[in-house]
Amino acid sequence: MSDTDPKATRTGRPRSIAADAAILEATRASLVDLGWSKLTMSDVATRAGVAKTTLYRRWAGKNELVVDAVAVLFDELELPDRGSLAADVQGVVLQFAALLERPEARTALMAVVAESTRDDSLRHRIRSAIVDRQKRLVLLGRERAQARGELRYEDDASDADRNADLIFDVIAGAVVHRTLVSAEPVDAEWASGFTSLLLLGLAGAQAG
Amino acid sequence: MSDTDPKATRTGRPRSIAADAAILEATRASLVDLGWSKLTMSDVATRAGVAKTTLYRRWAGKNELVVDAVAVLFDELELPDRGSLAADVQGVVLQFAALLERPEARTALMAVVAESTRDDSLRHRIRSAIVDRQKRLVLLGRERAQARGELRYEDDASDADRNADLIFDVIAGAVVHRTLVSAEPVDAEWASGFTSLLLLGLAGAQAG
DNA sequence: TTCCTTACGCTACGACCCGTAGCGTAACTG
DNA sequence: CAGTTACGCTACGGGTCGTAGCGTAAGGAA
Repeated sequence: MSDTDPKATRTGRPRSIAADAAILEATRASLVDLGWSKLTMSDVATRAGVAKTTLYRRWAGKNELVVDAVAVLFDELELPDRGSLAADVQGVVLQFAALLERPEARTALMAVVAESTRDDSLRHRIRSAIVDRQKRLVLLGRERAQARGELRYEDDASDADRNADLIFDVIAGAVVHRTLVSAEPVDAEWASGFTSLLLLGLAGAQAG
Repeated sequence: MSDTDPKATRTGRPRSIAADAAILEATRASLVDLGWSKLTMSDVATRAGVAKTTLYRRWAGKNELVVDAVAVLFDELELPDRGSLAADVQGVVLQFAALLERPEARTALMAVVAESTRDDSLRHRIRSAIVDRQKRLVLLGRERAQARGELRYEDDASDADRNADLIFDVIAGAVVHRTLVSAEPVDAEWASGFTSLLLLGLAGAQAG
């Protein structure tokens, strides 16, 4: 969450955890109302009923604040066992798409990624707060598919890692691109077509 | 380019086309040096040797200006016939990745997309200036693959359209996500793995 | 040429946000 | 109790925004 991580109980007045929650909630509300570019620290402070200085005591700036405010949304993603690899993929695609329908996620995600191209520490923050939390879904889905016999167990560990990263980029990238760049809906039909393509490949999907 | 499109020859002093070029060039230079968030209209005007008011006479704001400044970069993308669908896909992936290596493209692309989530006219501008220019590559690649017999000709026209859009989102999305979100390089090895996945599908790529 | 029209450069302006400093007060610890 | 840290508040210099106003430059039309 905040920048400093007070180890154990320190002396002095403790930070208000209620303020933390109020600030992050206010940040999301401001994202919905104003969007990324018009969101200001002053506005968030006012909404949260907190002094502006308090924000700067906990976050370096707008970028870090928004990452933390949005990160929690991505924890909602789950991967219930739907019985087959195809169903699991389609399920997670629709779930991710639903997340990107939320205006606070839409406007914030790409903006902080854009900022991170010139800010390494922000990039790491995004990775640990958002990206890595999604990647676990890929690993879980693969395990299940392997247990079902739909995918074989990979011999080489580094090959397996590279493959998981690849699949993650393909799934997340396609959904993000469809939603934010092409700006068209990810509905059940699209998810179905995408799943076929991912599982069967270009020629295979055409045949089936 | 600029907002107003003077139909035919009008009376009065004509707009300087040299200024147009200088402004767009200055915008790209400013993107390289300062990045999206720190780029200001004043800075661009100074670099271009132009008054700030001239910028506002031609573009509504930073968003529109940057879209136009970056759009030309995407015209460099080509799709030479490399003899097979796999080679064509791999080629365009590496080409697109090389484009995203350029700092002015990295920092601008995601930023304007983020802004476009709250600005319909900007979204249309991005679509016509950037997105649609890339989509032609997918259509061309499919035609060639069909002529080679690697893909069959689709019966239904709307099916074919949906499929092309899907493939476009998958390719562009994966490359963008790998480059900007995962922040890892798109090298020949990754492009090869991605191409296998796209052509053969999850199970097929594992086998091959 | 002389008018007319539009673009340009320049200056100045109010409005807003940034990020920080300083101060008195509040809360918790030993 | 004293010591330490967080908080709210105010104020500030510095910067950007987008626009208005002015005189001048560069074309077309009479």
